[in-house]
Formats: sequence, structure tokens, C-alpha cells
Amino acid sequence: MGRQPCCDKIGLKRGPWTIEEDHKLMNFILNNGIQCWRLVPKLAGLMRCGKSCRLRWINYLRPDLKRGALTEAEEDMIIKLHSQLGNRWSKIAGHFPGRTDNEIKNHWNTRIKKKLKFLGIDPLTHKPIEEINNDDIKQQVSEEINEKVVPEKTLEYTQEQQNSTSSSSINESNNLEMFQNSHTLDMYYPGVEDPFPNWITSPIHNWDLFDNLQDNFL
DNA sequence: AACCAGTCCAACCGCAATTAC
DNA sequence: GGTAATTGCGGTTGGACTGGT
Repeated sequence: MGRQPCCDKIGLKRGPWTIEEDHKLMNFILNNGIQCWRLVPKLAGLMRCGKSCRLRWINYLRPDLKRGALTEAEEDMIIKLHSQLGNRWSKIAGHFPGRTDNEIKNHWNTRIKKKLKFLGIDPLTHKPIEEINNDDIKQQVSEEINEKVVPEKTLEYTQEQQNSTSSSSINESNNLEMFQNSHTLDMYYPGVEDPFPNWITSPIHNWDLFDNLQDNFL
């Protein structure tokens, strides 16, 4: 025989937490700490299972949680870590004190994934998914970089380059860095002086630019 | 004002690893 | 050592919210 079940699911409350439940859980943990999640709801007077209490505490009630939207620097860090660790959200969250794995996972799925796709980067592999070939985007980017004219045939990502970045011999942990290094402005716009020298090779991207592009053209 | 579609995120579910008996 | 409980993680979902028509 093993241990007793963590909770009797019959009669337990589910769904959104009320303020009263939050207060009960918060007060109990702050006063008693956490020895065993199975006992927490019983001792705190909650009709929830321990698993639900744990999730609520970790994702919402912990006093050390950082509130508010993730910063651009945090987004860039998430992308970098994701290229190295994959969907190991708890590991990624470990690099962000006050942020939860759930928060980072949600942010990835709702925002960062879209931005990467918009940039022509596969969020799963961090490799290019298709050549960028949108006249409107070209024009907009052209205006952004001092209204310099974009040459006709400049947005191609050559087969050679694709092969070089998609080769299976490439260590996954280096994918993002290699991709960034291979995607200089000169590649897209040969001969055009780069007004944002770090805009794609640096971990800090100019998301405002892409937000604007997205708003205007998608 | 009503409806619809898209977005966001809290919470749930299922599974695997770990731990206790 | 085997079994079952517990914990932690990642994927998914449902509902609230928002903006457009």
C-alpha cells in the first residue's frame, strides 16, 4: 500500500478563485509555510485540492511575484533561452526572478511566437521558415531606414544560406546566434547603411518597429 | 446596441519523475 | 522492491475582455 489519495475529488470547488479563498490560502501559507500541499486546503479551510492551491500560490499569490508586462529585454532573453532549452518553461522561468513558468509560456504562445513568425523565423526551431518577400514590408522598412530605396531583388534567403543554417550538424544551442549573425541588414539590403546596427544581431530587437509593421500590414 | 472574431491568461488536465510506505 | 501518492511540468482550454462592424 502507498499513501492515501491527495484529495477526494468529489465536492471540491473548481474554477476561478474568489478573494476570500485567496485570503485564506495566503494567510495560511504566510503563517504556517508549506509542508505538504495535500494538507494545505484542509488546514486552510478551502474546498480545493492541493494541486489547485499550489498552482494558485505559485502563479498568483506568491509575494515575490513581479507584476506587469514583460519588458523587451525579458522577451529577448526568453527567445534566447528558448532557442537553447526548448519548451522547458520552468527552466526558462528560473532565469527570471518573480516570473512564473505559466506567465512565460502564455507570453510565448500569445505574443513572441507571432513576432517570430512575422520575422520569418520558426518559433520551434528558431530557423528561417520562408524567404521574406513582401513589398509592403520592404517599403515600410525602407522608410524606417532613412527613406533609402530598397533594391529590387534583395530579400532572398539563398538556398545555400538555408542549408547552412538548417544543417543537422549545427548544435541547437547555437541556432539563434547563428541565425542572427547570418541575418544582417546588408543581407536584406546590400549597400544600404545600417541605421540600427544592432537591430537584428543584438539580443535586444526593435520590437516597436515590428509592432508598427504588423499593425500597418497585417 | 448587438453581434462577432480575435486576444489574453488563469486554471485545468494528463503525464512523468520523485517520494513515501 | 513494488506500489501508489505526491509533486512538478508542459499542453490545452474556457471565459473574460476588447475592438471592429
